[in-house]
Order: sequence, then C-alpha cells, then structure tokens
Amino acid sequence: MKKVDILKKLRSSGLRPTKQRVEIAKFLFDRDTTFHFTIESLENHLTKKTSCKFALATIYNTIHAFKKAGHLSEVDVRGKKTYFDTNITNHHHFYDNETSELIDIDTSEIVIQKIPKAPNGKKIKNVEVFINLKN
Amino acid sequence: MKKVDILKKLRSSGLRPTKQRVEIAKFLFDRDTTFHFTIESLENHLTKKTSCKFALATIYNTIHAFKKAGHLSEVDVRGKKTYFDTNITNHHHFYDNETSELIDIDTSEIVIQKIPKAPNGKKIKNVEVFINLKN
DNA sequence: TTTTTACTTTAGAATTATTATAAACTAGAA
DNA sequence: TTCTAGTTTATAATAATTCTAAAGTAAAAA
Repeated sequence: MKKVDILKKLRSSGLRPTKQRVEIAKFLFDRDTTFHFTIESLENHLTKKTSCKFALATIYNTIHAFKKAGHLSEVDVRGKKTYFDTNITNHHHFYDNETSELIDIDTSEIVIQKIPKAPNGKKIKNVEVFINLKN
Repeated sequence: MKKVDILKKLRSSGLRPTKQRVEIAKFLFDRDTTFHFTIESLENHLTKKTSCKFALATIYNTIHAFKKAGHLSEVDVRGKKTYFDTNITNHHHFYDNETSELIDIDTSEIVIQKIPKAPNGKKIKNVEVFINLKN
C-alpha cells in the first residue's frame, strides 16, 4: 500500500494523518498477509521497526480509531489481552494455545450443514468458528 | 443435587467442603439448566441468596478450583470479564451482545460438513462455534 | 503566510478485573 | 483435645486498559 493510499485511507475515515497514525497504518496495512496482534506486541514491533516515538495511549487510541473506521477487527481469544486482526472480512480462526498464535481460516474452508434457529425475537448476526489446536 | 452429593463432589475433587465452597457448589450445581456467570454476577447472586459471607478472593479461588476439578468450563467472550459455564460437555454458544447473555447450543444442533486440516505438526483439540445475535 | 481552532499526542493518574500475600481460621487426622 | 495442613480473608500488588488535562500540530480561516 503506497503512502498516498495510506493518507487517503486515514483522511476518508476522518482521521488526520499524523506522524504516529501514518507509521502505524504503514506497519499494519502495507503487507500481503493478515496480521494478528495485541497492543503490546504492536508496541514492540513499532519501537523496533520505526524511528517514531509512540505513547502507549496513542497506540490504544489509534487502534481503536482504526477499528471504529472498519480497518481492523477484534478477535475473541481467551485471556486478558485483546487481539486485533487486519483481516476485516468474515472469517474463522485456528488458535494455537501453546504459542498464542492465531491463523486465519477463509469462510470457504468451513461449511456448516446444520445450524439452530436464533432464539425468539433475535437474528443471527454472524457465526464464528474457533478451532483450538494442540501438538 | 442433594447436599450429600455436593459434599461427595467436593471431597472427590480433593476439596474440603468448607461453608463457602458448599454454598457456592449448591448455588451452581443444584439446578436443572446450565448457568453462565462472571465472578461479579456470581457474587451478586451469592450475597442475595445466601446468608454466608464471601470474600471476593474466595469466590475467585473456589471457581478456579471447581474449574480445575472439571466442574466448570470457561467461555471465550469478547470483553474484560471471564465467563464460566456449568455445562462442561462439549457444546457451542449463542451470544447476545445487547444483553451480554450466553445460551448453550448442543453439539447435535450444529453439523459441520467441511473443516480445514490442522497446520503442520498440530492437531485439532476442539471446535467452538460462537453465534452472535442481533435484534 | 500568519493566526486560529479543533483535533492529537503525551505522561501520568485512575480504573477494572484478577492474582498474590500473609495472618487468622477451620476441617479432619492423630 | 491437639495438631496440622488446607482455607478464608482483607488488603496489597499486578496487568491491561481508559481517562485527564496540558502541550503539540494539522488544516481551516483570515
């Protein structure tokens, strides 16, 4: 993703392209494959890979802004930390509890034949499949 | 579940049947349907329904002991609090984001036709299906 | 361009859920 | 009964996250 596109992405979401936001956006969106991270792991990567300084609160602010703008999704993983995903399409996950690693599964890889009706007055918003791994 | 059985359940798990443990076990296991709770909601119920006093730490200790003994399971729900479930069989969940309510789904209610192979060197431990609800 | 204004970043304090600690308590064995 | 190891408890500590208010900055207005 070119710098111009990064700027466009931010502006079109109503986010001023500040130095920090541009660096975080470049780091997250300028890649070929999906990236899963926690705020802590992202902070480590940013301090290693960029020369820019980031207050922890800025990383939280930015990630929440990106999520709100629909550029990131959140993944339910047991544990204290929140996981984010650059893959914002509807999809599923493998989770390796040994390494705390998430792996995306495309919706086409899982076919559900039978599913219960939603309870009275409710509708199904989406279906998430989580496959826990072991060695 | 009779009091005798509660005591048996505790003893057979290597847990001394203290006043607090017995009260919590009676509250959790003496019912017909599955119960979902957080430590906070459990504390509220206990103070309302029993005359016994509970330090918050005791509730945490007891719930973890019950979980370790296999009498409770933990459910992955987005958010800060940990959810527990008296249903320890393999099963799935509806989750109503409006009310933060979990509803059990029996494994027989969901049939998966196609599922991807586990990544190299890994095996599938279990598959959890999470159906998010909306109004 | 300069000025202004509203949005951002920042360091540090506050909050929330959970876990650790160490002293007082208690169930069950001796 | 007495003893001992397991428990409970209040409180402190920790960890992830959010809040706050002052200082900084992008972009609009003059």
